[in-house]
Amino acid sequence: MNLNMKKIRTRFAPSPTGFIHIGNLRSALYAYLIAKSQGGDFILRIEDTDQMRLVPNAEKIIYDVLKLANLRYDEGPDKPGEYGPYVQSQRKEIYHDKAFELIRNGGAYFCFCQKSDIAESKDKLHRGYDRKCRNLDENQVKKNLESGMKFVIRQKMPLEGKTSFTDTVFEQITIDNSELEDGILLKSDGMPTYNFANVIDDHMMHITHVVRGCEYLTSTPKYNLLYKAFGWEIPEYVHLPLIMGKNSDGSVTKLSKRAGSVGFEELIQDGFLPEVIVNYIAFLGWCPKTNREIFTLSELTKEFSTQRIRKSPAIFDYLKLAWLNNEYIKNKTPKEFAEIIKVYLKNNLFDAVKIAKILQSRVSKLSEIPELIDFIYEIPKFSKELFINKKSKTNFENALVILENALESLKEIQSWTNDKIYNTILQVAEKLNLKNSAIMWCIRISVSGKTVTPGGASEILDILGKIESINRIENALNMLKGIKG
RNA sequence: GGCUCGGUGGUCAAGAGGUUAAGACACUGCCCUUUCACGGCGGUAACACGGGUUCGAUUCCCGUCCGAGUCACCA
Repeated sequence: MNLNMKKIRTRFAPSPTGFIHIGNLRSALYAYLIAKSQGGDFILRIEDTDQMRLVPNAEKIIYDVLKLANLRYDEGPDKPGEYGPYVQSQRKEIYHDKAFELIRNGGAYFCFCQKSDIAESKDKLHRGYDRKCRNLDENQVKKNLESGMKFVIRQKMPLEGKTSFTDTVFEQITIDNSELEDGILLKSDGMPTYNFANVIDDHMMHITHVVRGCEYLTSTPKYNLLYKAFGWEIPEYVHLPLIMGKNSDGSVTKLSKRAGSVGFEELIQDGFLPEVIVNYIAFLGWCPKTNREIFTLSELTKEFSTQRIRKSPAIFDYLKLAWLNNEYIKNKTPKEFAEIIKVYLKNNLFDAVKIAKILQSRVSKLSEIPELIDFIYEIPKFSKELFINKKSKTNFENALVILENALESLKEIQSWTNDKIYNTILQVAEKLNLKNSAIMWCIRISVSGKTVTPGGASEILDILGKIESINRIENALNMLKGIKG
C-alpha cells in the first residue's frame, strides 16, 4: 500500500427499520471487505432521521446481525471513535448548522411551501418541485421566519450544464443538471433527509469509499454538488449491482419485503448458517479469479477486489444457498454439527453425535431436521403395506420370517455398535438366502415407520439402542401377525 | 414517460478480436448403495436482435428490443 494514501474508511449506514435485508447486508459485506482488504476501518452509522419509520429495538437487531455475520466495525454507536456520534438523530445540530451555512453561501434556500401545495403544482410527469421559493426576496424570508412559518431547506441546483463523476464499478456517469430537483435537505421537523445527512456524515467521518447499492447511482450527482458547495473532497464511489428477487408472477425486482422477502434473520431462522449467507452473498455480483466457491470471511478479505465487481444485477437463489449450506454442514465434524443441531433435538435420550452424523449429508437447511428425525423420539403409526418393497423383494410373508430371524440374532448382540449390527444383519441375509437390502428394509420400516429415513437400518438401530430397537421390531412383528401391538 | 445502468444456458458466473464458449447450482442418465442422501462418471442447455469496424466478432461502435433502477419532508 502506498504510504501517502489516506487510510481507507468505509461505512455501513442502515436505517433501523427492524430488519436487515440481504441486499443491505451485501453492501455491508463489500464495504467491510474493501476496508479490511487494505487495512482500513469499517464504520457503522445508524440513519434514523425518518421519525415516522422508527421501529423500537431495531438498532439492536442491526448489532446482532453484524455480530452474527462477524462483520466487526471499528467505530459505531456502541463503539465510540473520533467522529461520533454515530447515530444521525444525535447529530441534528450539525446538520442544522451545515444547512444554514449552505444558505449563506448560496447553495440552498428556505422554502415555505406546503407539501400539499406542491403535490398540486406537479405536472403530469411528476416533474417535482416548481422552485417557487428559490428566489424569494430576503425580507420576505425574514418575515416568514419571524412569524414562525414552517420551512424546509432546499438544495439550489444548477439550472443548466451537466454533472459527471467516475464510479469504481460503473465508470463514467453523466447527468444533466436539468434532471436534478431542488431537493429537500432539512425537513420541517428539523431532521435532515438522507440526501443531506449522508453527505455531511461521510465527509465529517472521513469516509473515503462510499459503498452502496446502485439505486443511488443517479442521485449521486446531487451529493457531489453538495460536496462542491462546501468545498469538500468527493469520496470514491463503489456502487453495487442490485440483488434481485423473483416475484410470484415470475417478474424480477429489487430484493425487498415484497419480492423475495429475505431478511438475514429470517434466513437464520430457516436454518442457514451465518457464515454461509455471508459466503453466498459475496458471490452475488463478484467472484474471485479461480473457480473456488467456499470462502471464509478472512479468505474473502484476502481475495476481494473491486475490479471484479460486476455491473449486472443478480437474482438471489435459495437453491444455491441451500447447496452451499449443505457443503458447510458436510465439512463440519459430527461433533461440531451435533452442537449446532442441539436446539432441534426433542430430548437428549439419544446420542446427538450419532444423529448429527446421519444428518450431515442430508440436511441443507437446519429447519428440516425435526421432521427428518421425529421417528427417533416417537415411532409414527404406520401401515404394514410399507413392508412391501419391489426392489428388495419383500412382502408380508417374508417380512415375517425376516423379522423373526433378525430379532433372534439381534438379541444375541452383546456390544451394540453399528458395525456389529450391520454384520449381524448380513449374516441373517445369508442364512435366509435373501438380499441384504431385504433384511435392511424390513428392519428399517419396523423401527422408523417410514420408507425414507436419514441413515440406514444399522445406524438407526445404533442410535435407538438395543432395548428400544428390539421393542420396536417386536411391535412390528405383532402387527404383521395381525395382533394389535 | 424522462434520465441512468444493464443483457453469456432456468440461476450464479468465467472468458476473450480467432476457444470444442470454463466452472457451480438446478434438471437429467448411469454407477455405487442399507431407504434417502453422499460420492464417482456422463448428458441437455447460453453469447437478445439488426447494422457497421475488421481477414475475422459473442467480445469494439451504432441502432432496436428487452430488463432493472430512479424521478418522496424514505433511505
